[in-house]
Amino acid sequence: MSNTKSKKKVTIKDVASHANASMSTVSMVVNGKGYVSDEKRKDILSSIRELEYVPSTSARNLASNRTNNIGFILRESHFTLSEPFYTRIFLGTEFESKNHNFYVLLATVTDDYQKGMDTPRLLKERNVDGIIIAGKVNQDLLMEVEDSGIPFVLVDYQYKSYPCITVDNLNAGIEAVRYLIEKGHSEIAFIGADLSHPSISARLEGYQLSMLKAGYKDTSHLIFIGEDQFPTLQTGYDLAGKVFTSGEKPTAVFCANDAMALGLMKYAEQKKIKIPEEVAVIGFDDVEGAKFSSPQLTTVRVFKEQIGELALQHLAQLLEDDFKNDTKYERSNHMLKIPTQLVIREST
Amino acid sequence: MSNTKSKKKVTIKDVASHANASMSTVSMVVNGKGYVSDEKRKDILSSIRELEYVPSTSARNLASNRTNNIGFILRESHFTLSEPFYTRIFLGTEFESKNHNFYVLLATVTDDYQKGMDTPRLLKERNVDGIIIAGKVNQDLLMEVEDSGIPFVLVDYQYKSYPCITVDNLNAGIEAVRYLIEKGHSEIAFIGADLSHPSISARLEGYQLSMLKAGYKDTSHLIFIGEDQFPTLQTGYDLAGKVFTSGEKPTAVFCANDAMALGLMKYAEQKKIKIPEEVAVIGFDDVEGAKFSSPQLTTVRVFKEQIGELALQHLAQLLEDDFKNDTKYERSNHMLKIPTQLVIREST
DNA sequence: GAAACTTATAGAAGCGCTTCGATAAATCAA
DNA sequence: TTGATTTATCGAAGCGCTTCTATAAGTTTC
Repeated sequence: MSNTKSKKKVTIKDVASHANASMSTVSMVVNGKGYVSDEKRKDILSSIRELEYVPSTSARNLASNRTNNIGFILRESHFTLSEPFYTRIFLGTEFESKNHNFYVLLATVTDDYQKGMDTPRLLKERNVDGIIIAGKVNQDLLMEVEDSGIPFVLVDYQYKSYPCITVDNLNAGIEAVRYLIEKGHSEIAFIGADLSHPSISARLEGYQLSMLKAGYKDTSHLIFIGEDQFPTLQTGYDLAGKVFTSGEKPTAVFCANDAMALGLMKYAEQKKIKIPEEVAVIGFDDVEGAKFSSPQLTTVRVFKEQIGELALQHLAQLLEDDFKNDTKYERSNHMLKIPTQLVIREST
Repeated sequence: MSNTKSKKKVTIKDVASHANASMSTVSMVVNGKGYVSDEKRKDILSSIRELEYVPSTSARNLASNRTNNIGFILRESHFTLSEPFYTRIFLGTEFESKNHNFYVLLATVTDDYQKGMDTPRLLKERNVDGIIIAGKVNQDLLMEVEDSGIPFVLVDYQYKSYPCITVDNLNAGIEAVRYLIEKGHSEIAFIGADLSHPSISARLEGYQLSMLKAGYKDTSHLIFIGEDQFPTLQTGYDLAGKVFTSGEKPTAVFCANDAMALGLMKYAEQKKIKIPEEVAVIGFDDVEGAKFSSPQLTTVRVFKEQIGELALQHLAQLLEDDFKNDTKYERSNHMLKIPTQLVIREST
């Protein structure tokens, strides 16, 4: 019975003798390798079940020189953002990790990362087989990971031509703005922050492309970029001030993310600017708050969990290839772009 | 140099021969145990530095029969809540874990946890030395953890008399309502959901105690409890409808958490009920959104990171005691209550 | 000044696995 | 038929540590 208090640990040896097999055969059955007759396999499996054998992770890791862990590196500020964008990506990874028998070790790094000083423990101790880096992180950290030789994939960020999973921001931007244009808008503003983040700049690029296609060549007077290092509600609020006092009279605003859109709507509410009557607003991300704002926010939905899942799948594939030492470079440069979905609500 | 690509792994053996010592002596230095002369210790430490030796986690774990991991179990829905309450607690734990050389393995469990079927892998494989359980989780899971014999502490929840870290909800509730009473309110309503959660019921109890002390014996007509299994913005919105159409004319509402308070304020805004002029509102948690609402929400601040830190410290202590096999039971029944802070903003 | 500790170090067993031959029977190619 | 392959199993080495035991020298104790 499983509640016998002080049960001795069941080892592979116990299973072997119970099933009249050698340890190596048991190992092969457990790992699905090598040649084992059906009969023996059946015996071993039933012994495993009967003895409630669970392989020791550390023994296994030591012997096979793997760790069975993968690291998930994320900026602390991204993790605690009130909109769980990265948290949901992490959840997707965590979820998918169960299918690959990985444990996910989360490492948050501070925004003012210092090379050498703040190296995540999982990197220092090389206690992971692979790494997922989510969002924009310090370049030094990126280089440390690169130098470590540990395979990694990026999420919602790019670095050199390393494998990465990103949202298809460009297309999403194109579509969102095209939608506004089809609705009859022509003076469409863009607000954003941190153009060094490829996701943000791709959204802006999408905006520009759609505007260009509609015949608006120079849109620079309609583009407002905040100084903040990350676009937040506050950024949106502040930029709204600039937008509505700039002399331009935009009838629509495409915001780099929902937080900014909500900030802008807050400003509009305070200044009695009616949305969507006077100004249409469209966000990006489809955060939970987008449904609860008044008016409800039209936005671009991003499938966060899916991104996390794909990142892990991709990494797992990479590790497997690495292990077999084949086809590595064909696959490792993949860049996956996840499509988005325009969600039309009340703000447009 | 550290960027020499294919460097062999440095083992304790290498350090030993480099420092003219035995492996056991090196081990003692690394772990700060036993007797080592100052001279030898210095040699060994400098060899470690020179060779850039990092002990292998798996070897160490295998030999010492520990895992160096602690598990953090949390309901999936709690993790992705748009207000990062548990996420921040987790972050506190993650942060503190660095001081104890633990890795934190997160395990999210579904809300409809099934005994045996959904057992977190870290439990099944016994791949943790201790466990932190955050928030309310399924009873079956609790029992499984209990049966496993792995030490654990609860956070923001209680179970039997196992060690737990909670917010001092009772006092916080007393203070919040006392504040309202001092402000001259007498018709004070309470809205909440899920009274089976000890935190919520303690807040309600605090409310009742303060009301009683002020001479209001029967407050049952002022207490509104939603059916939802977790108090959300929607719950608050829905309950607001009941509160303001109940015939009671509360001049203040104490909400079981900020999400509900914000939901209630949204309703008030739509119905043109002025806050705080007609109704004062007070929340609980001090989530990020509380600062950004209009009017800004008066609320009870909870120090989430601190809770996570304390939980890990407590667990670490437990494990140490367990290891030494002493004083165990004196400490293990501790119940820590973390004080809160009333943050007065515009809604009262 | 002999018995009893304390301090210091080395050696070796062993933690529970994986994996590399070794061996041998069964199957295949020609 | 015979050598080459494939299938099946086992034994043992070894992954990199911790920790127990042995040994010896230095220090107390009365």
